[in-house]
Amino acid sequence: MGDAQTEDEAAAELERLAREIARHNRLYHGEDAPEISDADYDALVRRNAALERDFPHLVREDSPSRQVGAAPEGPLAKVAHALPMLSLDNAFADEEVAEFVARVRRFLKLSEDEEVALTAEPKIDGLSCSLRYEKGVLVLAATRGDGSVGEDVTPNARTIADIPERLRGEAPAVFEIRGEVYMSKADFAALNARQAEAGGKIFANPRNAAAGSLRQKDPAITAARPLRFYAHGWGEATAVPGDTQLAVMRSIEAWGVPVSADLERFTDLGPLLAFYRGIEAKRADLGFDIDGVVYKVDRLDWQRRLGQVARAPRWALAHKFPAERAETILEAIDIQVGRTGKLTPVARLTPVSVGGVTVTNATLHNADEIARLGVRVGDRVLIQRAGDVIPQVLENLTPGADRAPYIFPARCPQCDSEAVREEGEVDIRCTGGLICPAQRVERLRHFVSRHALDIEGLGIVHIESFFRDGLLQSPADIFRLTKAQLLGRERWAEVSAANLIAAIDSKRRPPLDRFLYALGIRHVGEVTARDLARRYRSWAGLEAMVDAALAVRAGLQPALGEDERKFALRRDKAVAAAIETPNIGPEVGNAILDFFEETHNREVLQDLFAAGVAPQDVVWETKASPVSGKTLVFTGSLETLSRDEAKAQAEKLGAKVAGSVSAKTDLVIAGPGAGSKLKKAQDLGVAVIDEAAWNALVAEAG
DNA sequence: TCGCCTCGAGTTCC
DNA sequence: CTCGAGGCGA
Repeated sequence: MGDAQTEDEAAAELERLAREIARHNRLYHGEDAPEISDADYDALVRRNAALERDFPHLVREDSPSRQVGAAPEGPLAKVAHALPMLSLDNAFADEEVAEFVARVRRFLKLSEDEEVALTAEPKIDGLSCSLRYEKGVLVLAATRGDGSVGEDVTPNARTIADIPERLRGEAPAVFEIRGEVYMSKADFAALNARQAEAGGKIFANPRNAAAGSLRQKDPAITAARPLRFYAHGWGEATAVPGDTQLAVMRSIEAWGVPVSADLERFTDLGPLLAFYRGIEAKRADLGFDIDGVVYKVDRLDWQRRLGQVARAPRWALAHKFPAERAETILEAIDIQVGRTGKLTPVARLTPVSVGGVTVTNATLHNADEIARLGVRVGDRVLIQRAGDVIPQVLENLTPGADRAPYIFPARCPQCDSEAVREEGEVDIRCTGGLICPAQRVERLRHFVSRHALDIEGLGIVHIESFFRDGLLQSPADIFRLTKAQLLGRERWAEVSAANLIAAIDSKRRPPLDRFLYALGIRHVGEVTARDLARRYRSWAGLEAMVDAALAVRAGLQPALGEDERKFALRRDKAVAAAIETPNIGPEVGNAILDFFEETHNREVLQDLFAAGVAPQDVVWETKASPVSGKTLVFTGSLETLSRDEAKAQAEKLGAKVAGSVSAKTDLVIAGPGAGSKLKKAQDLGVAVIDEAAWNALVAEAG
């Protein structure tokens, strides 16, 4: 581009710059994934300004100079799912499928002659979506999101031919159809050809194309994309048309919503696995990508009893096809530093296509893994995408080659602190703690992450840049950020700054469990944070317990003649007892106390409170039942129920299930053969009922 | 003490 | 998603 250009050329370039800069703004602010460096971006902005100076009459309505750092293209609206959208447990080997059936039998305590019927259907590789029909009319379409909260894509879903506006025939008052939005292989190829011609985005595979097409702000774009849908299940429903999976799916089909053409029902493992092999054999000939076969327990009453574990139902299994593999060269091994200081070696690979995406990185986990694989830089390696997502190095194809062995660094590459491997641990950690910039940044990132405080618009790019400039050092600094500070920075304008400040403000009163999780206490993840929040309800309650437990721990002294190991055991028991929370034992308990013992951490907390952060007491939405909020203990053998099922029932009714009887126990359910726990309950005067009484209670409450 | 199950913490690519 | 490891029942 020369300076002596014609007006036509200048106009064309200004138009191009407007588009380019708008795109980079969007990438930077909206998606947190800039493609170009700040310097390159500035060059574009400067070029635009220079042209506008030379040709003032050509300044465009949508000129970047009028709106640098413009509002990000707003995200799609969030919607909470009435019932969470679960993921599925995976299996690869036939034995795992057999084990799944065995597990179902065990859980339900089925007798040998009762058969477990399973439905089977191919698992299409698409994007999970929930369609809510009220009185047979489509009112809401939402993506899966994190399972609890998805994105509202209703206008887009309405443009998909497979998704009817009204269900045919009689439909319940409320029925949420769940299924998969996908794109056929042929449509995907045609779309990419069109995109290439128009200079648009090329998609890596049909699933990405489907996801990108559905999550559009402008439904007209979605309408132009050849999306399809098929149903594989349902969510909230005021009535369910049938008492088996198969019957309900047939009803959904009768309502005019496509279901898989290959949906079948099996009662024996042999034919079921033959079905899987059959689908695998015709995989390449199918018009769409599939990544396995899904099995579901056919009887709905059994599905209900089986319930779910964490995020997956116990009554369904995805039998995946073997992952695709590829060979490539290990070009380098880099070391990443995580929030806990863990040094993770990452393999940098010559880019290679595996199952539709280009892989350039793969984790090597730790030093042991590198040794096990025997890999050295320069080796040819076999990689696969585990579960078709995460790339992993499987094997060194050139072992023993004459190359320098990889030497794991003895110091942190980020802060040069010593890196040590603790007794009995696999991981090597940077000892720099908060001196280490990598650890500080990672901790900040964890603090604002989706399952922690969930501050939108504060991604890793911004955290790193704020951290570099000293704007953000500790979590409390986030809550002291001002709009003026942001406006003083490159590429922050009124709207984007106001958005971020508003996002931060909206998280000043986080629920106690999220706040606890955000602190990043070792061993305290989402579930443990929730256990603690549920047990102590308020920050004050938790802190009181911690202080008491710290005092107990500090006050313990080895008894005369007691060896170190015995003392440690006694101390650990005391710690677990003081924390008084199910699933928290010595290891986690000590980690929690260690966190609070550290003066610096107390300061960080005080600082947060001073900055106006106030964790909210957790109000557990306990369904009204005789046992909600109570602590139960099951003991002895149960006859109609397995322990897992009993526990699941209790939790559904808002009760906690503990392992041993204490003064905190409200109710003991004792089966035959109950021993010491039953005796203790009687000694403490805790109420005791038998299994029949428990079943009656569950039936009444349910 | 063993074995099972669940959780935590790390990871990729778009 | 996978791995290692913590917690708990048997």
